[in-house]
Amino acid sequence: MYFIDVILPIPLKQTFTYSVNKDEAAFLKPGMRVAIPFGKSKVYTGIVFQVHDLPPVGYETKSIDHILDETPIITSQQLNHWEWIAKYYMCSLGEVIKAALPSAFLLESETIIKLSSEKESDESSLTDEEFLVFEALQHQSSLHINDVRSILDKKNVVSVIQKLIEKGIVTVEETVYEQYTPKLKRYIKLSQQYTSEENLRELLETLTRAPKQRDVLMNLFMLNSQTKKPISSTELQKKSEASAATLKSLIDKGILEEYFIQHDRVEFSGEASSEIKTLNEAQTKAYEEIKISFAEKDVVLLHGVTSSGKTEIYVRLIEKMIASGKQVLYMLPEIALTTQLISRLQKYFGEKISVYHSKFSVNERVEVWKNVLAEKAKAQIVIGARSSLFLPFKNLGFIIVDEEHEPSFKQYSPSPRYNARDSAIVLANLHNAKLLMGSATPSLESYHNAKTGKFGLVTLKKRFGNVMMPEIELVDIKEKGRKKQMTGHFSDRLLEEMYEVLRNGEQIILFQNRRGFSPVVECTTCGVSPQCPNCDVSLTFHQHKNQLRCHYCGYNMAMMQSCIACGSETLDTKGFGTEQIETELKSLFPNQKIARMDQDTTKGKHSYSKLIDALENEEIDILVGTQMLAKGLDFRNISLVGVMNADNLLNFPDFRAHERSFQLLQQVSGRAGRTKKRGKVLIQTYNPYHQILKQVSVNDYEEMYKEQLEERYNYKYPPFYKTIKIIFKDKNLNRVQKASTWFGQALEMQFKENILGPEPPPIGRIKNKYIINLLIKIPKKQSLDKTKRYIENVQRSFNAIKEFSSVRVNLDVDNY
DNA sequence: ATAAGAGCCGGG
DNA sequence: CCGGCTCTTATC
Repeated sequence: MYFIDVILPIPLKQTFTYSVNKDEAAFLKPGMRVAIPFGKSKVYTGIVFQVHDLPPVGYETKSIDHILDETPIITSQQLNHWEWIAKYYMCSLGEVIKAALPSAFLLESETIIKLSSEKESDESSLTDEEFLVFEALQHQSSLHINDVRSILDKKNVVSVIQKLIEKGIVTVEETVYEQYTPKLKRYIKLSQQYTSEENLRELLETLTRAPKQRDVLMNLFMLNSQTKKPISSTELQKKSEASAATLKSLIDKGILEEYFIQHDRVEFSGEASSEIKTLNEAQTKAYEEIKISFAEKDVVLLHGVTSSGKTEIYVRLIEKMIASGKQVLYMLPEIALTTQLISRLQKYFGEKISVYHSKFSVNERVEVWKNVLAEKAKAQIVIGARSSLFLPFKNLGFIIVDEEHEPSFKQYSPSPRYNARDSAIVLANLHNAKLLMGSATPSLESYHNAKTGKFGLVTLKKRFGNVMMPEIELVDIKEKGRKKQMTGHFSDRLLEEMYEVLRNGEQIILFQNRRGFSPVVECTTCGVSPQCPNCDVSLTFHQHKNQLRCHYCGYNMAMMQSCIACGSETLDTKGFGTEQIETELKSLFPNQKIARMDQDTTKGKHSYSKLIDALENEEIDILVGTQMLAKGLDFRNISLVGVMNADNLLNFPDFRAHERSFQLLQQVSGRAGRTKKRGKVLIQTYNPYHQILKQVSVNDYEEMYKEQLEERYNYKYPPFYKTIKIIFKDKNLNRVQKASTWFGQALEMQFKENILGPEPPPIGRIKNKYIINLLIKIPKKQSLDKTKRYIENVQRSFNAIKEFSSVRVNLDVDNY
């Protein structure tokens, strides 16, 4: 007897053992997929973890349904890496697998309902609901469970189906679909029998009365003589201006033959056109320093100010690496926002580049996966978001983590709550590869690691082409308000500068870190503002749809005319977002072209790049936007950046608020003045004496680092302490409070004062679940492993308590 | 996760 | 009293 241990994509920290026969045991390797029965009726996709011959004790094994792969789709290195992630981030290997594999690889069975063929059905005995299902099956051959749910408009349909089975009306079966379908392209060639000249002449004669068809043939010959490549049906059709019908009749007559070739969906068309730019002096120096640093360190941090030309240095390093035949991974935050960068790299490396991120369709992702696994040349360089970390590299030589400080490298929910930057270091280690982090404003952790010698450090202080850093001016809007120098949210200083810039025909970016028109609606009579029924937040007002929305659960309602509480019609909108700025702009600058960039205006697949193009072509004079503006935009003609209000960044309740504010403001400022002329940045604030704002205005990263590091030290935060957050959720407030208190006390026995909380987060209820957090601070000298084991032990005891069984507990390691 | 089984409220 | 809903439990 042989057995396999299988990992399932579910949050259970165990493998499941199935029996296989001798042949299967010989064929199966770790990393292959198998379809296996699980539970009473489901079929899941599992990953083979190991093959062995030790019969498990205590239960009967089931045998597998079938094998899904010829060869492993996951390498052993990947499995090692994923095990590390599962262990470090305290989740199951199954959860990692679920996040790592393109969903097309993980098939699940679906219940299909069909009409029973056996006997004449007796409709008279059916209830109304049963009849509805029966009737639906008259029109289509099969139904999904979900179809039945929508037909009957209720959740629990199992009983109805059960009855129908009993009555012999329907049968059910479990089917697994292969989700990945290769894209096939149709090609046309001349039938074998007409290849001889004689037959051909004969053929053309018979076609004298079908000039269209003859024409198609002539065009095919012509194309054939021009190129050795196969002729696609679309090409032929276009060339001969024939209809699909003409083509079809030729095929039907057996004169032409069609055949299909599998095509990759993601294909870069075009050549590597650009020569790699020569580096300037500063870049060359940095490049050399990186090389020297790599000789002794595996990780190097490149700290280069905005538009100092970091990309060119990356390109150099990539070029060198691919010349030695190794694979390269280039990780970016939010890849959808970096189209400019991707096309730049494509110009250098052409078809050696594959792009991989979650906005891709499942089919596209499977293709990239397979190409990387097969070490195809076209996937030698992968540009991707955090999930590209999971690709099946076999020969990885170099990883770049660009914009290393970006919070989007960390996944918050669902589990695995991994940090892609940190996990990439482990990945590089497994492959003996080098890793380069780049940022204009490194995260404190990384900079600290570099300063203390764990990473190498290379700095690049000059902007490319000796463009000057922008001039940054702080505007005190408290004072401006008092002196009545504010027009809406615009200070006279900002307006002055804007007029000046517009007069010169240059462009302006305005940054407002909130979307929507106005976050809160308030009744000026009774002070009540409408709340989300499911979450502890005020609903936000969206002007263009005239509705109120909850950002957390998606709840929405039409904007009311009068106050729900007191009935008076004195509703006022408080706070401000991009939409309101846009409205104000339109009345202040009626003749300028104004656009807005935020989550609402960039929902569509191409809306983002359309905005970028419009900005690039100078079809936009003033662009208002959120965080998005800070990322990777690169324009020549923007000479003014305005930050509408820096305070809502600074006052965010998080230990990293100051660091983040510095980074964001610095990045936004970097958008100004990328040409010879010096750019200008105006930051409006109520608190111009704030340390962070001062540091931003004089561009002093070092000072910010020193000061923040001291605070981190004093308040026991990273990088001096590691933190693990435990999140409790339950429908019942009393129960979460009790549960978290219990858990907190159990931890305090061991960790004393290093337990913070339990305490509710700023938003204490989301989707009708109450939330309480506990934070564990772990000093450097305390073993992280032992700490985690202790937490797991506490959790085990916790789970044994009946009262707390409904409470969800989530663990978030390095929750920053 | 997820679905089947166990235990508890409203209409006939 | 039964069907339908929440809660519980096991999944190789």
